[in-house]
Amino acid sequence: MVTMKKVAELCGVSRGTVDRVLHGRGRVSDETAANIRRVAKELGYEPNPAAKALSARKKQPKVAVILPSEGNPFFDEVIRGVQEAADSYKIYGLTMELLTMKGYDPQDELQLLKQAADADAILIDPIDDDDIRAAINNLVDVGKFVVTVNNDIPNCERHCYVGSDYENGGVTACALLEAFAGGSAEVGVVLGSKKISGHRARLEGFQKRMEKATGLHIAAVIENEDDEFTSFERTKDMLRTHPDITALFLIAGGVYGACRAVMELSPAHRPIVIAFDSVPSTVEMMKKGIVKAVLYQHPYRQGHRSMELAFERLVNGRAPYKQEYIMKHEIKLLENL
Amino acid sequence: MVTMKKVAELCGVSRGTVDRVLHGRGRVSDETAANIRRVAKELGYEPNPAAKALSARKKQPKVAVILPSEGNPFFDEVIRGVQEAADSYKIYGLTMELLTMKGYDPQDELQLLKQAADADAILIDPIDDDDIRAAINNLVDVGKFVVTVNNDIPNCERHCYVGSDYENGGVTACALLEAFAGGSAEVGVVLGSKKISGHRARLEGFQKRMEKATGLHIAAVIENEDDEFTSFERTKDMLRTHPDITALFLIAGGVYGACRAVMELSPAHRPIVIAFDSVPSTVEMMKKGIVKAVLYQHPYRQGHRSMELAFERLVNGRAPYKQEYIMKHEIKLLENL
DNA sequence: TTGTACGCGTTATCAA
DNA sequence: TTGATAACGCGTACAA
Repeated sequence: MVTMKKVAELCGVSRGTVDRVLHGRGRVSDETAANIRRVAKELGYEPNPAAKALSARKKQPKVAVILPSEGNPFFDEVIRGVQEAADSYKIYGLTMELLTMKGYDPQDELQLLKQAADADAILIDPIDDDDIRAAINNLVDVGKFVVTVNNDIPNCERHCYVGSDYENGGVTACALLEAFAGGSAEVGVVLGSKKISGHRARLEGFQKRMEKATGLHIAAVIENEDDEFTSFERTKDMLRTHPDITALFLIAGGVYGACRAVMELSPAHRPIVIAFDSVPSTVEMMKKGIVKAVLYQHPYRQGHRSMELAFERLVNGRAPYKQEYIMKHEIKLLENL
Repeated sequence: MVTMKKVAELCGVSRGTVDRVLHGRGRVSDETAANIRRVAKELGYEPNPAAKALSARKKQPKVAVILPSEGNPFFDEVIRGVQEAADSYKIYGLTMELLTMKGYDPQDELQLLKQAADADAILIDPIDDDDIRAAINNLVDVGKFVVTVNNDIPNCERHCYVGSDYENGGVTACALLEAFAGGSAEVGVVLGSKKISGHRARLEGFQKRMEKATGLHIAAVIENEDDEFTSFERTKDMLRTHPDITALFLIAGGVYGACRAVMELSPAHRPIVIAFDSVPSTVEMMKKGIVKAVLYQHPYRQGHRSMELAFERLVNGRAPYKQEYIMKHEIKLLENL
């Protein structure tokens, strides 16, 4: 194993000098610096994270986690993921601060970003908004480590994105529905809002895959604002207006409300329902046989992985290996929840 | 953060004494020992893994991995998992040795177990055999850390099992087939061997779930010895003998061979096929539309997790949190592979 | 029975 | 521009 000491010895300098070179702290003559870099590279020097961690304990690195999780059970598992990861890093002096909000108001999130100013890393489910984008870029510029979680926003300098591929979620949902419906179905689509890029992307993926699923046809698309009651009313309405609907594709929240609308139909006339995320109320609907399957985007792993990246960066000084950590959608039936 | 030093100070003793008590090395008076234990517990003392690792670097812990992986592509991902985990632990001085075999001869595996005698931990996919069981128990008795991977064997003193729930795999497969077949199907079952407990368990799970899937009926069950050609011949035979078969449930290997038999039928008469594990040849068959879906048992994570457990035990001295780490089966279509 | 001292590899501070 | 030295927390050999 190659240590700084070995590199130092081989170069005939002290460890301090090696440290300064390898961390670009300057104050080293160009020639010795060049030599040290060469030797370190040749020997394949890799800093020892354990030693790094030990030494970093005085630093007490802090991670802020910003989520629009209030009243949204999807995030429960994400939070469990970041929390458990953070707990296992406590011994390294790492602390975390969870900042939550209700709904999707950019101003609220900006407020939370301000509160996170003292953190060394920020994990955030960002609203796609120019102010948010600017705020994130600012944080990156002042040296913070920023990871977007569950949602990404374009043209933003975050270091990394951890989440699902929304379009692929739609593609997979379409393929699944095709199989479940035996090849042909009249589909009612319920989404939260066309303003939310993730919802749009899922619908686009669904439509894209529909080109190969010639037996499927979209009868109607409605928005439920991620609200259970709106979801109930509008789904009910849609089912009345389009009695030929044989399948329901629920793109986001409001699953329970939509299912209640389905349950008002006689069992023989109920459409097949597929949805995203196995939150408790959706699981209930699976048990009742209303929801046939869900697409699962590994919320726990999203949370855990993003905290892991912060840890690697802050404690071990390792940059993320990839720019995007995409979780595949999994198909869950009641049996393999 | 609570360190040994703090505990020592609070007890008015030296760190050495605390160490002896916490590691049960004896040579400490009962009263001071009791006091130290009490204080450590009250303060919630947790040893710092980084420091432990640093200090343990001289130890060079060694992990042996024993798999019947030769000629079986399923294990490629398992190996990638153990390998990548082991690589990330190299800096802690941990080394791994991969010992592989072809087929399921207990004598071969015993041979590998002998070769692993110098390792501190053994990760093994065990054959369900009395000699193997005895050998594992022996290793445990002499202080080795043993994890069974992918398969478990009963009445064995291994510390931990990492793998899937075979019965649940069968249950899930049945539910999936029911949905895909629109509620009714005449099912042909192809398994490797009834002698292999995992295969039996999957079939049992399938049959159990069939009690609720009244439209499904098993037309025939054949064994293919996990061999592609046998699989081809016998599946072809089964399809000829039972022309009413509308679905095929492939429990283990030999997927490609069975699919070739299916492809000899005209497209209109081909049964729906579901199988386990997304190995390359199976993915090919999914692309051709022969295999509709596979049940995926997270091979990479199985490998990674088991090495992680060895690391935690050998380097950090942490016993596994659970006795069994069960990976849920995931349903994969071509779209979310 | 108990305490002391060194080393693991890195970082940071202070002296030269 | 450099080198020496003290932490970080733990394990352990050795001294008392």
